Amino acid sequence: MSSPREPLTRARIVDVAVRLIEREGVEAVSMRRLAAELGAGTMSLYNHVPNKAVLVDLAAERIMAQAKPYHVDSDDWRDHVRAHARAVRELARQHPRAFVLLATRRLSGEAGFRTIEAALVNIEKAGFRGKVAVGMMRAMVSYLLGTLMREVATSPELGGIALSPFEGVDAAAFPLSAEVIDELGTYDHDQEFEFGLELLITALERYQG
Amino acid sequence: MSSPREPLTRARIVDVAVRLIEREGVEAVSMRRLAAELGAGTMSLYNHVPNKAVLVDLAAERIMAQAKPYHVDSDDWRDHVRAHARAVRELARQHPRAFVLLATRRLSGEAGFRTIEAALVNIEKAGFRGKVAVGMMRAMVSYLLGTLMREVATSPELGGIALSPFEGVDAAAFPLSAEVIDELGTYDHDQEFEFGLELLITALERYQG
DNA sequence: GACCTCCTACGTACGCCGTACGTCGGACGG
DNA sequence: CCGTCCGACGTACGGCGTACGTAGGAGGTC
Repeated sequence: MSSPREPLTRARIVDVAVRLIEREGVEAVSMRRLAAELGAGTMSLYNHVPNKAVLVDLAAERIMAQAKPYHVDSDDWRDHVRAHARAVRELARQHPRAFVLLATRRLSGEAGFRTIEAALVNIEKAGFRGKVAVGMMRAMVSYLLGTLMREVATSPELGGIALSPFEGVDAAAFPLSAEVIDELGTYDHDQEFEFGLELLITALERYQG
Repeated sequence: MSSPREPLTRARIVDVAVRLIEREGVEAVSMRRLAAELGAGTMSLYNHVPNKAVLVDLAAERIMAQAKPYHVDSDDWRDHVRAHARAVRELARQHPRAFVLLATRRLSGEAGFRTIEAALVNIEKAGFRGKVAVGMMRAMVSYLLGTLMREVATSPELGGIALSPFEGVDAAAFPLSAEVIDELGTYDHDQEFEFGLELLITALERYQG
């Protein structure tokens, strides 16, 4: 394993936790297992972390901090909004198991703030400030959170929110659904994401007080 | 408690599970506790349910089935979309602890389908069908899922995704955020929900192929 | 060097958890 | 009356988070 006499550190513990979360999901994290992976005794962890909940919070924060600022060459605010949204999506796709964790936790720290500021900057370029801008930013966040939950938490083994196969439902009772049943059963996440994104951009474009 | 000799049933078990989830959240559910609440032996539950995961799934389904069809008096598709969205929100607010559960699980069964069909009907009234309609419906679902996650999972004891207080961040580095710092720290969920909803309705209104 | 203080690593133990497995008792058909 | 079957339940195992106590070494003081 790792060198036998590296001293235990909060940083080292969080590190291993993050890796474990990304590999096997939050539910695989246990104090005993982390300790084993660190070659340490279970209770030694408690010298550096008050309890498991805090440890998971720290891991979530660390993951969030990995978000890199996007950049794009364009003067059009729409391109910035697109690039920003895609960057968030990229983060979610790179850490699917961690995303569910982040999504159910209060953002905090600089990393979350960078994202917010970036969104506000883009919305300002679109011509909005203040309260309205905050509302728009939040609508955007909601959409992102929602699609990404759907996209990333959809694989069966992660548990997800997609429609499951339609066995047992009376198709005749749902004529419109029946009409698009193939569409409902398949997912093109790229395209869906972009579609919703353009919808929202349109909404911002056309917004009037 | 309940009458001492009522026979154990899958229905009765799921029922108690649902009530427990709504009262104290999924994490409060344990086989031992359910059994105790039913006045039965722990292992007796396994005669009716293969394991805990399935039991929780069943509970989620049962909760979903409680969704009532909305109704509204109007010929304007916008009013139907609004009413539908508000009905979903109402469900989420009535079962905040259960919502997080539903949000991370595959929908299935008729209940989920009724919601989808209703959404498709409304979108058809707006003049869209087929693939585009499905895309719009999904964007709508994503927005709803996202806002409601933010709204309902935001109370500290449930864990949430709101911004936490801004201690420790360099306000000067985030000028736009600083400008609207009060706005960022407060939430008017009613108004935010409606704002995002109108944004999306606008987007549908103005959509062109 | 001798001693004291303090910090960290760690072992043990308690009360939870999900559930595999075996038993027992009563209902029911012959 | 007997055999079969099924639902209820007790026991037990391996895992969990963590309270608590201890032990050993590092650093400071005389």
